[in-house]
Amino acid sequence: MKKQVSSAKRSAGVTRQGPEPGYHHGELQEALIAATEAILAEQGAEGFTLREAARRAGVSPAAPSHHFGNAQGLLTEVAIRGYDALADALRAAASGKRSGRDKLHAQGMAYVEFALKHPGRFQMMFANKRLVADDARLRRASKAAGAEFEIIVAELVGGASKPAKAAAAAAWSTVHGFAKLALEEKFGSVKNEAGRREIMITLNQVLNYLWPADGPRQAV
Amino acid sequence: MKKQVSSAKRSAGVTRQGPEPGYHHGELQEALIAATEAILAEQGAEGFTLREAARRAGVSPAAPSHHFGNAQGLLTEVAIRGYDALADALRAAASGKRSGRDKLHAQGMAYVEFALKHPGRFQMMFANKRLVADDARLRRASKAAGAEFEIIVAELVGGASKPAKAAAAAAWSTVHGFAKLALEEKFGSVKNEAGRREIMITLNQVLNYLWPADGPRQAV
DNA sequence: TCATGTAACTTGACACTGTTCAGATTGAGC
DNA sequence: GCTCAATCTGAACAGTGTCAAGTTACATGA
Repeated sequence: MKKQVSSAKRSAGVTRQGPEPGYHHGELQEALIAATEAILAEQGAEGFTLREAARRAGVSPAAPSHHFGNAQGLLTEVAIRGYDALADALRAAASGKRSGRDKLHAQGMAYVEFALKHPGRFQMMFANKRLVADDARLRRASKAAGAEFEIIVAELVGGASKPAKAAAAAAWSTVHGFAKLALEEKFGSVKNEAGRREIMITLNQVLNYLWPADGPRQAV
Repeated sequence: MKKQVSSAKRSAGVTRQGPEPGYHHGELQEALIAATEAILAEQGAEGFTLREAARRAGVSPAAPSHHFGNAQGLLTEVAIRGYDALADALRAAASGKRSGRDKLHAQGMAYVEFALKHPGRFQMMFANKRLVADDARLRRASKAAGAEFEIIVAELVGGASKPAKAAAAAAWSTVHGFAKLALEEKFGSVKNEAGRREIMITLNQVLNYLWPADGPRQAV
């Protein structure tokens, strides 16, 4: 009886398509991650609660702790996957372009596009205090995403190590700051498609201003 | 008896130096704002709770609602003052310099210095979902701070309206993104003075790279 | 086939949180 | 001196994350 209620709840959640299990869920980690990503997509970073994630996965509030330790652990896992997805997007954006400047340009657009398309997840990825900040895998994933900029920028400034680092920091800072300010509506509404399109036009101007088309920028 | 306990609590809080009041606090708004800023300074944006602010001001958890409506209202007031302080800092930084490029450079440094000096308050200022995002005074204060960049950038690009806007967005985005990434420790530790100094050096390189000394950047 | 141990999950509790509301208290204006 | 609005308290409510202890399911080995 009780179990039926539990099963009913379970199938109403984010879900699995496998056979109805009994006491054991079977794929609880993945279900919780999926539930978390759904919450972040629907309600943003502030909307996430561990209990709601558990509810969607059809388990008790205490269940997640056995797999992720605590809420930070679950969010860390989600953030890691977010960084992986971001790195993929940056790589994909640059792959089609010829010049280093075009690659950087495309990367910048892809970065902000990612942030606008997954605002909740993006905000969470950079909410250090809600994650296990010193988790080795998280740090690696974050570094890998940042390194995508270094790779491209190295082409621009000629591969010199020190100036390249500063130039990569500049590129990352610019697009990250633009994305953050856009999400906080400093550049107008971001809730409708028209607003987002206008924001991307502004970003295009910003990138053209900082990395003009006429020849690559030299390091100082 | 009960009242003595209440008074003792009150004097242990963030405090007022006036005469011991009875039932009425007298300066509760200011006391709550001061308490909130103290919490943000000590514990960061995530550490704030309305109850803790009330505790420090020596009043019951329900008291703040009579002055600020809810927690968002109180935080909004704090954010407004934060934006005012930021605008002041940006203005002061630019005032001493000659060229437009030097002014912009100084503003950028001041922006990140502000963020590193008051991380909790800074993060809260840009946490739209924890504030009354459509509050008129908040929007005005935020816009005023952003306008400090436009004023300086207009000198650089020659005052042309449309390119100036993009250039101002570029400047704001860069320093804001740098500050955010620095606070999330993407550029190394920010907990000790040595780490912060190194970060400011990196910022200096970033600004020199994007706005080089040899002549003002032209609009596209 | 069956006992046993371990991993997965639930139950119930605890200390918090923000907010609401009725009622007590206060000070200012008439 | 009285009235009344502003101010604040106390108690309650629904919700949160986490923990210890109990329950269930499953694999392993005899």
